[in-house]
Amino acid sequence: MRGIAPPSVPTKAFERRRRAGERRIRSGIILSSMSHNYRETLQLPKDEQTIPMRANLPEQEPRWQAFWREIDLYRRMLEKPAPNGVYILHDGPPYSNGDIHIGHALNKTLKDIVARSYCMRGYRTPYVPGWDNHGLPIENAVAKQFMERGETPDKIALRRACREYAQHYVKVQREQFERLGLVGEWDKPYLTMDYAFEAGLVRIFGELAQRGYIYRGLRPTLWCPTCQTALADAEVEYEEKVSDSIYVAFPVIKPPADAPAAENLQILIWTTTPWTIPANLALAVHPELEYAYVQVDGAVYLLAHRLVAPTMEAFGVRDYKVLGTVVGAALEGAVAKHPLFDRESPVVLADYVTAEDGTGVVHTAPGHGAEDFATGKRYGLPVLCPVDARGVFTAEAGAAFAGLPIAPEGNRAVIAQLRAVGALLHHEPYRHNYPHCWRCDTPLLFRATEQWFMSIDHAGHRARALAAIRGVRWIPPEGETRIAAAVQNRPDWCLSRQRAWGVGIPAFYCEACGEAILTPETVERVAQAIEREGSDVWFEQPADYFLPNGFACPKCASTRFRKETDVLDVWFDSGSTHRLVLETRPELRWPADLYLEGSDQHRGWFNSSLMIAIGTRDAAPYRAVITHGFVLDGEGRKMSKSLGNVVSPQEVIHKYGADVLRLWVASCEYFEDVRLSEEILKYVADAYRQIRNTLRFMVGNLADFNPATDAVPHAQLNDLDRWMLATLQEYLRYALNAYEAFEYHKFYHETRRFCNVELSAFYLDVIKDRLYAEARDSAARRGAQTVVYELAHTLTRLLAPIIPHTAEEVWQRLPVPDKPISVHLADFPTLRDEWLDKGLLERFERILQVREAVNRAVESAKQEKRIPNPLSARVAIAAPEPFYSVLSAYPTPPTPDNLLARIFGVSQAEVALGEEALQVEVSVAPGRKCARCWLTLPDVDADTELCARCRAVLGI
RNA sequence: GGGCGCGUAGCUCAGUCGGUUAGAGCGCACCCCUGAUAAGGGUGAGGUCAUUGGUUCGAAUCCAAUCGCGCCCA
Repeated sequence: MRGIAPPSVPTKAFERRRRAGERRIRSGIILSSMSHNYRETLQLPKDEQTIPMRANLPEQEPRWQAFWREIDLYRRMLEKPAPNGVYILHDGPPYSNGDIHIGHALNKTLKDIVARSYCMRGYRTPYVPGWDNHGLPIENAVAKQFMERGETPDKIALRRACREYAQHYVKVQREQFERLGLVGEWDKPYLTMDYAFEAGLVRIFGELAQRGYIYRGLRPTLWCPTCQTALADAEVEYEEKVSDSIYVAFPVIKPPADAPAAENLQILIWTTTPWTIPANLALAVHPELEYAYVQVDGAVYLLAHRLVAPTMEAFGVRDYKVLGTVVGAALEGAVAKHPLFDRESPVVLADYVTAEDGTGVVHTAPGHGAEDFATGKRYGLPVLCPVDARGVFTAEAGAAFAGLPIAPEGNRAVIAQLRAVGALLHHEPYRHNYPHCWRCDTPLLFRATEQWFMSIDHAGHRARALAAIRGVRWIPPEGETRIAAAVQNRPDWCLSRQRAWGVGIPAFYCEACGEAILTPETVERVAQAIEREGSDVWFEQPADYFLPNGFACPKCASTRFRKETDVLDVWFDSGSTHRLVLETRPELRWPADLYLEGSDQHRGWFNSSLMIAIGTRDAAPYRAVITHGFVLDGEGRKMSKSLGNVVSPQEVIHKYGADVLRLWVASCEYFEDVRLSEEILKYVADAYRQIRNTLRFMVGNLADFNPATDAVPHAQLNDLDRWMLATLQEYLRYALNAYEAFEYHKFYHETRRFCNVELSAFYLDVIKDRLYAEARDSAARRGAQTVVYELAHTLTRLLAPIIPHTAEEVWQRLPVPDKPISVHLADFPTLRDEWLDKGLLERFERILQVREAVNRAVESAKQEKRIPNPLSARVAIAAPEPFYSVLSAYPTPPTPDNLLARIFGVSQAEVALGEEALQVEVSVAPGRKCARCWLTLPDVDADTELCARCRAVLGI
């Protein structure tokens, strides 16, 4: 089965019809007794004059896409008059790695709906898609390919392979995106690996340095002592490992206020990495946790109250006494002494301390842990890291440890020393998950290394960023809380990575004195080289290649330099797109009007972009930011390979078509997480079919209609037609508001309801008599067509941003005077307030209430076998006020132009003033059935079997 | 463990400032039509508004806790 094509298995609808047919044959109803056949005299819609019922989107969509390419639709959209000015939606770059997934489809479809709808609303909407090319995932994938071939590439070879790899997936994804029907600058997308982009990154880095944001500092990174390299989080594998769990007592030299005992007071810590003890600089407690003073023999230990019992049990101590308790916050300012060195270890406060295990006091070594580092920074502690790249203690660790590998010798030595001084209270093996190197499986360590940073607090940067956030429109509004929290809490930005596939940090080091060189001049020279030759040049050429002739170290005057080997964090790449794309393309401008990404980007792209924008332009790079949720399965669970609930956009397009996928996007309240499953897709495909069939019917009935010559002036339309146009205006107002608010799901629901309820089940059904049976050129028929034309013209344009292929298919068949070559070059419909007749709408509300009552009455007459179907019925309505005065305005002759009878779907209808409740009496309509228009009327001629109207139409 | 959200019918969504019996479309069941036809029409049945507790004359709506789910962080 593919597409909306005929199913090999009968559908339920098909089966229902088949059974109904059998019943009719059995009951003999099928024996139609009409002798005359007037079918050919009717103005029936012809299949070849409208769109096919079966869309076959998987095959047809590529044809429309080819058509758009052929006419250069994107260029024409930009050239279309834009009275409302430019609207810049800046594309967040996906990573050029692998096929697109359903999240990409959601994101890009929303962007396409925004771009197309703004264009149709009179904005110029350039859309330049982009890709994020540098970074670890590609480098790792490429390195793996080399490994599998048993090769060890040098940095240049690796980088070249990475570039090729990225280029390949740009092509793959571009095709997949275009298959979704996305319109944009696909021939000239932006790539973060473009030479000009790479050069731009170097210049922005230089700008930030010039403004004082950039500094070098220490930061603990996960380090593999075997590979001797820093590892990214993605390269870490957690495996079970048995470590040494030790409890260590730190003697207090400055007790907290109100301590119940000052003599022999000790603070207890617990750690599973004894080798970090030499780097201890503080003891962290939670400010709100309750701590206890516990007397054991002659000593008093301080630890979390909740952990006293388990800790004493671990020690095998039964005889202890809690002397008192104290809240953690009160401990700040107390000072302990390092058990091995003559060094202070102050008590500090930290939120991440828990009373889950250990003692509730965290041994803090700023050089060996990310949290420890942050705490150390807050308290102004130095970053002590007495471990070298090989994982061997340096002289800083003290004479007793220097030269020992941290494990197992270092651990052993530290434990022995602690025991020797009496600080070790307990030691046992401990099994836990511990980070290991993905490559060589060595247990990792945190080690402080020199890195490049962007200061987030330089020159009030953080405060300015927070102020800028308040000036941005966040949709939905909760997004503001989220990004504000992310910016408020973020640490300085570590910009350097010890990787190959990225843009080199354009710094030089003096070989003689180690001075780091980063001047506007040197940065610009590097940038120019990269602009010419690509970022490889930085790794291919020696330092001299970039430095001016005779350049000397400003500190020691040496003339020998080496280059920085680190590359820029890829978030710096994507965070710079607003500068390097918006400012460099003539059709774009800075800042963007809109960013539209998943809500995870509050901490990602929205954040990194804001940091660079505040740092270099002192303003936010976006005026509004829309976030969407994630795509979950039918049960609201995350999609994952292991759960087997992944839906790929390729599959959906192959089976249903892009327009169905896009309609699903529009159907979702995307500000929250959205769900997708086979069941949901089936329902959306149903919705698509219903909307399509409504359009198909309307187009088919406009085949002989030319609005320029055939349209009936509004004032000459009958009440039903003017009601329809008034209702259309109400729908249109709702639809335009929904678009304005980016609430496409509201548009979807209202459109679906409008098509099914207002059009299919009512108006279009009612006007069939006029469309089919009245004379081709009669005012009655032309009036109905005038309305159908308005309906179709309005709906097609409103639907165009969401189901562009289908809307185009309809557009090409619509008799619009002077119509643009593509629906996407048309303007959205505008409200016609003069058609919004409030009084008429109110009167019809009554009429429609009566219609419901008639339907119920006819239905029960049908059930009671008093009539076979509505068209064989006559209804007599006893209508109390206020119904009567509304209904009685319409004459009810037993002829085809009995408007009420047509509205009620019966052959004849009469109205009388009634009392109390509305009453409907259903009877067999007198007269006989006209063989042409199928109405049962008294004036049907026995010979011709035609009613008077049909005789007149046929000239008989 | 922390931060930000979400939970209304089988599905997708409305539900304003707390105020009648919580709405819609689809789907489903039954029926009609065979001139929108692998279409179209009619009628009808579906809800403990996640759970529990509170505030209130009154709670889907406000508060708290719990459960489930997602994103971000640790």
